Amino acid sequence: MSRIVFMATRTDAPTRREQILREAARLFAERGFHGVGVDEIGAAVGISGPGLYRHFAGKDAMLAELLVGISGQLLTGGRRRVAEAEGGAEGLLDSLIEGHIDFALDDRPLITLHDRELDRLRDSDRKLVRQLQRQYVELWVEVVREVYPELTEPAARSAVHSVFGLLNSTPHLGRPGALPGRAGTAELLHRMARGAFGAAAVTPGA
Amino acid sequence: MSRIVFMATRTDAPTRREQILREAARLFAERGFHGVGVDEIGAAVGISGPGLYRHFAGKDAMLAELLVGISGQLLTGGRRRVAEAEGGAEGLLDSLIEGHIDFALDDRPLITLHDRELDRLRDSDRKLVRQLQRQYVELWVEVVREVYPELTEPAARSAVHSVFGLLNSTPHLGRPGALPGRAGTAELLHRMARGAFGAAAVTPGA
DNA sequence: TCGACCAGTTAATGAGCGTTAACGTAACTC
DNA sequence: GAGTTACGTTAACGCTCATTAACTGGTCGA
Repeated sequence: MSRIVFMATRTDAPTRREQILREAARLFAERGFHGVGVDEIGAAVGISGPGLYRHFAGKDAMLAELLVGISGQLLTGGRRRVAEAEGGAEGLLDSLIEGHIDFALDDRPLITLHDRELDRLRDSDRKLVRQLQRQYVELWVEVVREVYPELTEPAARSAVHSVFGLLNSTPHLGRPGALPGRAGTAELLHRMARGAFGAAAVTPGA
Repeated sequence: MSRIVFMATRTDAPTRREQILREAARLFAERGFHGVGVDEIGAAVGISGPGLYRHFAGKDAMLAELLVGISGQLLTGGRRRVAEAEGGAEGLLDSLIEGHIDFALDDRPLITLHDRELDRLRDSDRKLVRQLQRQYVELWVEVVREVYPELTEPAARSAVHSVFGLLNSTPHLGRPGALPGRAGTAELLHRMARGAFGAAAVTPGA
């Protein structure tokens, strides 16, 4: 199910650091970075506030590691799919969409954080995250333009951002368990994303 | 250009309250509710922190008025379009999309606040905002299902939420002035929204 | 068994910040 | 022209909260 930052699916128990990151992500997503106290994060993993400082330099460091981890994970996953692509660009685009949807559905709190708390980072961290995000976008833009050559580059970039907005809407979709279920939701999102790209490509420059 | 909360386009000068609300919206959107101090909001309108308390009961009250105003404005606009609809459901859906895009493009800070700071509200205010949001969604769902009868109600609701995610992606689109310009962006978003709905309607239940 | 280190604890510190108090001043009313 | 209201100001208060200090118990290699 839910992958932890920085690693793929595993079976061994999560480390304390990972526990903390997971709970912090959940709490930050629920009430915002400033809305959550360190005592609360500590309590969520069974230790008390200052105990966290054995594992992280500070509250900021947790957020930074989360956001850098998310961006890196998205980019890495995207690159892997590009490298492993077998069919043409069509299949690759579907693969990218599928990967992004999996992420959006399995790690909703991280998706929420991703575009909500970026400004709370130190300059250097924020720059790094933005750079990773940019690379991820550019990766998509290339594939999208291969599938839809009519699209100008700015239009393709806008379209990609908008489709991200569409796919990242999962936190607003009724809590998990609601119809039409995970598989159905994934498929619906996938079709909508393709439909949006296809419509964007009709009459390119406007 | 940018409409102020609670009123349509006007020519007379904005009141102090309105100045404050506009600047507060911008600042909240930039750095988050907790990330902005009252002194900063005051400075943005040329008075100093505590001076704000002549106009608002507190910082919370500003956020509440903003969020209630946004939701109300969206709902009111949507209802007006429904009431004024002349052609069939097709044209009405286009009208709704157009209205939402105008809002998303002209009041980006408000769009950002709208789904970012809802949890910072008092219970009663949050309930009110959610109720307004729900009514707005339901209004869309009805129209969408009229245009695409193949869609089940849950699917239509998910689709509407996702399209909102798409349309509300404007804050992520390069700062205003970037290609393809406001008109082009609006048209691109419109086409993508229709494309997404159309694709959602193919193979309904999955 | 003896350090050394890891992972906690509680108590103290200190900054930031929303809010209130106390006070000043123009403008407008009666 | 005295009183009231609208709109500010600066100074002080008090709370929240991240961070640090000081201290403690367990584990483990030599």
